[in-house]
Amino acid sequence: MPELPEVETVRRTLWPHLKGQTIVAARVLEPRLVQNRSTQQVEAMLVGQRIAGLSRRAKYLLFHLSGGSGFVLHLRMTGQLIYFPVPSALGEGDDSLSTPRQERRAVSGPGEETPDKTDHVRMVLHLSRGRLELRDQRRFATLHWLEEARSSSLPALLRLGIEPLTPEFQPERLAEIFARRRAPIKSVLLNQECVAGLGNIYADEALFRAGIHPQRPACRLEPEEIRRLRDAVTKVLREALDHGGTSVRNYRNGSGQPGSFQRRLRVYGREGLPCENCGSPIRRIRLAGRSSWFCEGCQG
DNA sequence: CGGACAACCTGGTTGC
DNA sequence: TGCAACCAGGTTGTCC
Repeated sequence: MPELPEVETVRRTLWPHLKGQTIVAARVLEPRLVQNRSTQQVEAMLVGQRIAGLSRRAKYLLFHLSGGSGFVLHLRMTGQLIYFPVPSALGEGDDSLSTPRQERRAVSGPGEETPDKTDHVRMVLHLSRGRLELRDQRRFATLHWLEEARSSSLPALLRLGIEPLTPEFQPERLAEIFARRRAPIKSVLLNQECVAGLGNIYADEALFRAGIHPQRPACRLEPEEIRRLRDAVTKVLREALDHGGTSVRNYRNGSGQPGSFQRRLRVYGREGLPCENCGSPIRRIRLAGRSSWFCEGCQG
């Protein structure tokens, strides 16, 4: 699900709630979630710690704990991090006290109880004034424990490319990166070692706004096109952030609510619909193993 | 080195 | 209605 705007929205909606709270208990329910420790180790190391900070790098969320350690979460396709203001009773699965909008729909009848398996809860952090749940239908989400909560302590984070929405995100830097790549520009935008934080939605949307065909070899872009692309990426990410991200399917922010940028998508998922700019039908092709939508008229 | 592709999972949709 | 095939916001490992 989440690309940069969604992960950043999760961070922004969670932090006011989590700030300074202490982890009273921790339950890791999905063993595959934790990559570099045992679930029991992680549970034990979390207990008693205060949440001292929450930061983001690309699509990664970095939790800083009072002792100087921390952990990195990646939500992959269907991960959600949702805060519930009311703590659950510890020990057993009585999570029905505060019910987020999304699970109200799912539950039928008056006998609503028990967080059944449709909740896909993979980890619960019980906090002093509430609880934080990691839900993940497809079990792709990952957690890395960090002895020191710096982004340099995880190799995957060190390899990440340039971060959009920072001052270093300049056409000159992009030109250097693109010059070495003969691959289609869409593939390069999706490569996290080149530009970090874009995914399938915003890559397509940025290319449309820049008027660049997704299959153009990156190394053949003109300087003027690179400038347009930089501006388009910046603009579409900012705009999506303003609208709380894009909820095509599973995405929810830290309060369990969807974003609204899906209403402003111009090409993603719009095969056959007329381009809002020139009227020609939006086309879909397969590129780098992913669906890619674009307008032949505007992105010739 | 770069790039295509399968794999990791679950569940919703489509088409026969 | 049933069922198989295909699709989904991401990343990683393997093969060429």
